[in-house]
Amino acid sequence: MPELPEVETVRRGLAPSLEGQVIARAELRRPDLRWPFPPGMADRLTGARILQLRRRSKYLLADLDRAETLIVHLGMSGRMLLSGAAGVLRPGQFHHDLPALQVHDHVILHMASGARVIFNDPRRFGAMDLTPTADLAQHWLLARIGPEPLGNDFHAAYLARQLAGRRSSIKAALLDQRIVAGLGNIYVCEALFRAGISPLRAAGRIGGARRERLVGAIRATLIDAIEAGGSSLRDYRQADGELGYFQHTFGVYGREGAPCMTPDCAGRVRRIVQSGRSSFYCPRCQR
DNA sequence: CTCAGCTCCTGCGGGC
DNA sequence: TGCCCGCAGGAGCTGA
Repeated sequence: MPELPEVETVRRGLAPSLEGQVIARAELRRPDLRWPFPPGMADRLTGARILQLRRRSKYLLADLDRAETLIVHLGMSGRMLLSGAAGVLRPGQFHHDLPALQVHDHVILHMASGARVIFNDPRRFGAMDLTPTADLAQHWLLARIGPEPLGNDFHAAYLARQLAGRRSSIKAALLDQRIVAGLGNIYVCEALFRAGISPLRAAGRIGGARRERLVGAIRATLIDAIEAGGSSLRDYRQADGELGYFQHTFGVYGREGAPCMTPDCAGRVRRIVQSGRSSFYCPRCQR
């Protein structure tokens, strides 16, 4: 599922077709995703103009001209697909000639421009909510999320404070959205590989120099992934249906048994399970 | 507070 | 071919 780079890629793909545009009709094809939609969501969206499409952690935030913000989370399997927009139409395809809806197309935003944004999510771990823009930071889903890893508030001194005394693994700590926002299983594995730190290491037992290296590794991994349009495993796609290609760059994720990519390292990638989730790492160059 | 485990849901690939 | 099992990019909740 989408982690920060995938959500950022979706945001960038949707923004040109959504920002400044009016939602002519919001079509809810079921009453809920992970949680019930808020009361009157379809009516509250209908006729609203989207001022700006932002991202916070793995959430997409669409600020509306009615002082409300639409919060969208893609969960494990959520997608936002754009069709019927200028630039997305294939030759010979017209606005009235849109692809048929699929089984798990749960919400459709019909834009006044003729573009259509389809939220598709087979597993329905995704979520949508609408809240006053002024209260956004206090929203229960967003209030306790840590700093953006690509922002100024995420640095070695901050990480030192957060990890101090923690006995759980660094893998678990980096997956904890309260410590740092937006990382998921793939990018934690990849960042730890890049930093040469074992996912098993106790979070509170990483030295200062290595913590600095970790901050740099997290940033670099995310920047490279965004540059590549995210990772397309299984069915993740960008808003225009294109595939990201960062998965071809994975050092360890999904590479169990394969040789380590570090030059001159004779190690092989191992898969272990930590708090119910796969961790991939090279036992030889990650300590 | 911290931490591990469970839970929600569907789909896919591998082994028999 | 068909069935069963394990696994999947998240994260809130529970209980120790």
